[in-house]
Amino acid sequence: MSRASDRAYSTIREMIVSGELAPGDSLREEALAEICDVSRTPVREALRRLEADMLIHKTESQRSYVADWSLDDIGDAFELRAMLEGHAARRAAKRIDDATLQALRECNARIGKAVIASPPDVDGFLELNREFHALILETAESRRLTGLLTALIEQPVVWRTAHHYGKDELRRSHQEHDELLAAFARGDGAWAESIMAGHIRRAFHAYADAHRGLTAIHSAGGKKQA
Amino acid sequence: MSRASDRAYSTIREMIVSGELAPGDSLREEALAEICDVSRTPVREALRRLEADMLIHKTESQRSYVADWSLDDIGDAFELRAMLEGHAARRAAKRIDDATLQALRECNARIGKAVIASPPDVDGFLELNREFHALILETAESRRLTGLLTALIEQPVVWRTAHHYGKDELRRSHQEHDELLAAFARGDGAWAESIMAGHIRRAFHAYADAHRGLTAIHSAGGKKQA
DNA sequence: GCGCTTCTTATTGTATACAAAATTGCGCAG
DNA sequence: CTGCGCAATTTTGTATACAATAAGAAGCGC
Repeated sequence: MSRASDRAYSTIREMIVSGELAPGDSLREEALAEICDVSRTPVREALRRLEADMLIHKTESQRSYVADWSLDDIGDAFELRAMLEGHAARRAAKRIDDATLQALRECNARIGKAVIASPPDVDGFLELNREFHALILETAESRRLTGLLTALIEQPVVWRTAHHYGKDELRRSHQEHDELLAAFARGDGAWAESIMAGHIRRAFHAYADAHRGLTAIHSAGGKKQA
Repeated sequence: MSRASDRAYSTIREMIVSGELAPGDSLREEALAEICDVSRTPVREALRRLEADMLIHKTESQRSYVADWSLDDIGDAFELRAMLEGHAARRAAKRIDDATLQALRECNARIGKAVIASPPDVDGFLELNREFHALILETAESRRLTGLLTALIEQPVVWRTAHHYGKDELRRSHQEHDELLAAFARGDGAWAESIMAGHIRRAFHAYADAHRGLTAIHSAGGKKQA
């Protein structure tokens, strides 16, 4: 993390995720280099990584822009996530040991605490939720699956909109994690897969509803739909 | 493709896929730069891309080595491919139009020709097969799915071992494509998904059988395996 | 002789300078 | 006024030089 290219990556990434850089904004290497206080070389490496993450997009003439996400694209990403995380849960159910199961239980207990707080600790929830899913992914023991999923998990939209989660959705999420733990305890891969897939799909619809609400407000004028 | 970094990427990639660089071999940037007749800068970009493809592997001290593939890893990759290509087939079945269907039919007809030739035109088969699957993937209309799959499709092992395909396996493959076309013609996504998943899994077992045969032979003499 | 430290060397990371390519803006002809 | 084409400027791609860091080798004490 102390390396310049890592700093550049984190910095630019954060600017995109936070919305400081809006979808469609152009990314000029020199400008980014100055912002990150490094030279263009590490910036270029960072841009490569961000492109692989699909957070940015290069035109045919090699200029970089912040990727814009249609609702379709987002639905797409969630669909893939549901499938892949479901697969991860199935594999994890077959491989999990007692120590890991216990760790997951503790993690979800802390999620429960974040959820029942008033007001709910959404940031804490997000961090713990991330930890919970990461642990399952690790237990699935598939380097390739991990590689594919990390690209999908780190989505700007998700993080921005998760803050719109209501108390009900947070509790529901916590509850689904518990069901997942039950499936793990029994080593029932198919069950775990079903729950996980549903868990992700629910998250998508929660997002889509919030999004529709937002765009309904914004789009009094009109929509850029193709 | 005329860019130096693309040349470096193709060159190094080809060396790995062909086996000229064996799993575990170290990749020194300067040496590669000389081989590719470019400077280290584009080589570094190429290495990044190859790392994303999981064809190479970086140690904690940032040195690069050709990735070695255990049979488990390969099975893993095929499993993910089966799932994702199955998903692609399902989506494609819902979206396909007559022109694309016709194009797929013609492609598979040419595959048929390559298969019945004696000796079978394996290189032609591979290229057409790639085209066939690419067309389906395109029809699935999911940029993210495309992104995830391209990483999985371009595997060195697959290409090296496909040459071991017997006439039966080639014919079987051609036949499965025909079934897929039937599913597409009826817009039956679930059917298409089943066939595609089976198609990929069959390919894996064909590989695994060949691999077991090969390692049995090799391990009699003794290999430089670490 | 063995283990530790330190110095040397090899390799990667970063910065900068230069080359190539592309976009933009201007000028000019129609 | 519009469309085309050229040139000026901006932006990206590549090469090279230098700095930082990790591996390897030699020296030293025990």
